[in-house]
Amino acid sequence: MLVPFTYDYPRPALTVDCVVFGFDGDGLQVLLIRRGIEPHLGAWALPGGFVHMEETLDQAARRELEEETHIKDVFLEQLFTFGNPGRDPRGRVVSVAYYALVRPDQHTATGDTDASEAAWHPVEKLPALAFDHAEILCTALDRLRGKIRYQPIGFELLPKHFTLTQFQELYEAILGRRIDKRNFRKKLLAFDFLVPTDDFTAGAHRPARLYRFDRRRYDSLAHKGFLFEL
Amino acid sequence: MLVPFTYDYPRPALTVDCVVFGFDGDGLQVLLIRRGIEPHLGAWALPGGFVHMEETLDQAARRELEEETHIKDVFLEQLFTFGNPGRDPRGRVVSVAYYALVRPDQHTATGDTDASEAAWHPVEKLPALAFDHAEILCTALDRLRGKIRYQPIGFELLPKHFTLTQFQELYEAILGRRIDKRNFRKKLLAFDFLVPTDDFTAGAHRPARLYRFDRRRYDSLAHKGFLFEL
DNA sequence: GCAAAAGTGTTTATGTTACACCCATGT
DNA sequence: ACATGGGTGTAACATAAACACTTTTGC
Repeated sequence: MLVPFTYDYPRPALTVDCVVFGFDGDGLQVLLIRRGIEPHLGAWALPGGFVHMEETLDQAARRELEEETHIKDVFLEQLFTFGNPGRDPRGRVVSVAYYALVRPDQHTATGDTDASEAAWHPVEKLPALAFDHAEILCTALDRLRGKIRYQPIGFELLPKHFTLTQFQELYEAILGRRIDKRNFRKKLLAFDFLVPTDDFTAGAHRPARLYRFDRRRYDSLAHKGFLFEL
Repeated sequence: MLVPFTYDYPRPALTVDCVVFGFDGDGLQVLLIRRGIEPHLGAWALPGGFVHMEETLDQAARRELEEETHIKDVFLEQLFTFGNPGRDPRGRVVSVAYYALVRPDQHTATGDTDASEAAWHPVEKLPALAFDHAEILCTALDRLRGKIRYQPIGFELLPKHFTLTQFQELYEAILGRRIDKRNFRKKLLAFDFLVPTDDFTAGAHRPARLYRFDRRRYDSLAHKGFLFEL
């Protein structure tokens, strides 16, 4: 049923912006694009764009992410909505920000050439960003640091099969501090939602066992009122 | 600097909605208003309304809250943005939801008469709500339950001066379980940001000491990397 | 003096921290 | 054989949980 709309005042434009996190075994990275249009032409910015009338906000975020970075099928979650007048010189633009976590094998090839449109940047060494995107990125980082401690989202930044050392290095990179190896493993394995596979890493040294995250098991544990916390 | 706008496609309408929590010593309550216009005329709904072009989202939420419920100067925090097409029969309306915590002395007189526009409802016994407001309310409740455990926001639901028993009853009401009195007090006072006043409750039984929350002290402790958790 | 809520410590169990050595592999 | 990262247990310490009685007031 369509009811006539009694409100026909000017409306803000509505966009979505995505903070895309990646982890390459070294440090936490963020995917930025170079703007191809004014305003802020040539500046680094978060991927994002305008919300279409017939799509959900989540759909808009996923669509823009794929259009601008060719990344799809990733963990994506709404972060916060930024709507200060003046955040966009074109006029009133309200942006629903999202953050995404992508596995290494889902990373786009960046090439690191000047011609590339999207490129990974270490969070420790970010360029100046367009609009209020630096603020959005900070908010996303805070959220990630907070959330990773009590929700099993770290797995979204690792390959499907990973070593416990990789997992620990991820936590060290995000939380920004060293963690004791034995205590970390003890606690992690005690949760009982990491299952060892029969595969091992190859390489120069002793092979490390590969584990995978058993989401089904986690969900059933979480449902029984168990608390994950690292 | 104003840059010409290259995007002139249709825009969603943008609203704010507020989930207003109150605590009266018995149970957790939510403030609802009866809709005076279509759609959902006469139904219970969250206070809220359209965002103006020159105000921030926070300002819009505070303005609507005061216009519709005469409540102001309260704790208010952005919750989540709801934007599914179809959530409003009038067309595409995206709503930035907020939640507010109000102290008993800031409560509006509800009167509980049929003529009243706004009324408190216990969260355990809510009426049917307009739009997707039931979903918004659930999201707010989840957030409150989560956040109250590691942020000192409970004080926003109590008078400036309160007894430890009141504080405990608040936690029991929100978390939905009984808490051991001695352990609760021991832990709470050990944090050292509750300061005893010289006042006591009067009444039929042994008077209880009144405490107040020392925000300055909390902030300085929190800044030194201390963690509040109950 | 009795009913009702306020206030208070100790013991036990559980979880967290600190810490050092042997193992398996490639070169 | 050596360099490198993988893998493992225990003891000290700190935090959380369980638990019951005395105090103060109004009536």
